[in-house]
Amino acid sequence: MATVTANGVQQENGFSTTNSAGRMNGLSIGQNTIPMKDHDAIKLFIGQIPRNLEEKDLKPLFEEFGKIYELTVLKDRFTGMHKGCAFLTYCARESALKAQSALHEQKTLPGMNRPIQVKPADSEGRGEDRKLFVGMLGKQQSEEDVRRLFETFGQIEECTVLRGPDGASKGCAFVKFSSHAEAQAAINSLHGGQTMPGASSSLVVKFADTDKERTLRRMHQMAGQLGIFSPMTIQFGAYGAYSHAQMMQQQAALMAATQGSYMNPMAAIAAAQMQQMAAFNVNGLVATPMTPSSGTSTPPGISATSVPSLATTIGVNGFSTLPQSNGQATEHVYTNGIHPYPAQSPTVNDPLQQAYAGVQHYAAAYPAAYAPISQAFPQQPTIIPQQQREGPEGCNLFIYHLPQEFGDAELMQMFLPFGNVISAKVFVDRATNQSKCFGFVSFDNPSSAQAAIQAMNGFQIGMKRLKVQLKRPKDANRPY
DNA sequence: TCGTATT
Repeated sequence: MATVTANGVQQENGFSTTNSAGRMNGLSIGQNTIPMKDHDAIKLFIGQIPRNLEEKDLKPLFEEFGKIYELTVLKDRFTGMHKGCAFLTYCARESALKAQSALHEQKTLPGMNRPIQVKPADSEGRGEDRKLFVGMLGKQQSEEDVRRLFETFGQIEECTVLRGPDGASKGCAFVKFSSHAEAQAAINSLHGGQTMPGASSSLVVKFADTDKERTLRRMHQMAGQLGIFSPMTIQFGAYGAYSHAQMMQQQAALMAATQGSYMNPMAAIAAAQMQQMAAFNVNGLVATPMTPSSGTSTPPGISATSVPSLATTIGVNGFSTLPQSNGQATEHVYTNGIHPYPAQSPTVNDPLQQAYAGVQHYAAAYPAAYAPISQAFPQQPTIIPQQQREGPEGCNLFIYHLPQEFGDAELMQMFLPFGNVISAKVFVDRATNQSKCFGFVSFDNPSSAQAAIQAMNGFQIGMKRLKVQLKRPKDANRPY
């Protein structure tokens, strides 16, 4: 890689420079110094930065720990919106370590609720590029045995044999070298080369999974379980095109849909989508009466009589449950009441599968309505993922007891009917990618927020009831 | 259980 100098001459990196051991990082040519960084420099992630601070404002704070090689505030690539975080690379590795220990969680920038974050960026990896997974070890091989096997390839920083609760070896281990090259050398020499006593096949030596790979694997597993890769995903995207009135109907449907004791929340929304088709019916596309249910409780603020045609309880599988006069729900029909639909095989128990089956059925009946957005609304601009945004005071809701499966999109779906949702954010544990079951929804006006509280606070989904309240103002509990 | 943001 070459560096263009101040006078336009190209120079190879790395000559006539000093590094962290030296005094100065830079390539000096006459009066000009081209900033250079250590080869083992650490890129730091800086979090909890007020959004009104730019590079020039942040520079002084960080410069006291050393010369800065690069400092970049993260901006949304489309909107240019400040993301509240930055990347920082010092010329010297040592400066990064100093800054991290001096600043990380140590002070809170003005206007922030939480202390500043200063830690190696995700891109720096967690040593995974020099960490090996070793499989097909003998069950009796100890850490020491594994060390002996690998020590000829370099410096071992960490060596762990995986064991079950009883302490018995699982026949695999992690070995972390001090460099990627050492790890690679071990792979080249050891992988597949010998079979350990008691092992069923030859030794496996490979790089350990990265976090990303683990996450992807988890997502694939979950997607398989939840059936996420379905037309439903596309359909969610089409919502912007619906009228507010339609959404109100849809919402009423959603509420009716989720009143049952347990319902998979994804299926709840799926059911609501089907109810929405019923809403189309009401709007005159297809004239078909809805069948009202009896004795169904309704969410606070929504009376059954206000949405008579939609006051239908939907069962766990996306069928509507129609209590008969004897009070026993024994008959299932699809919720639009239009098309009789053959009962599913009893072996199909996944509610989502069944809900999707229903949607696909509709898709066949109304191809335009269920076409991917790019086909149905070719003029629509690309939907830009929304940054988390706060609305004005009184417009921001805190929602707790969300179903584990709810993501930003489902949260938004749930609150769209009450007004313009400018942001819907479910908090996710970054380590596990699991929802923390709470989130925020921001509207552009207080009455939408109030309507949402009225309708959705206490709303039962599964075994839990949503808690929907105004978000605490940022300055609450602050004396000054 | 109160805005988490990773080019």
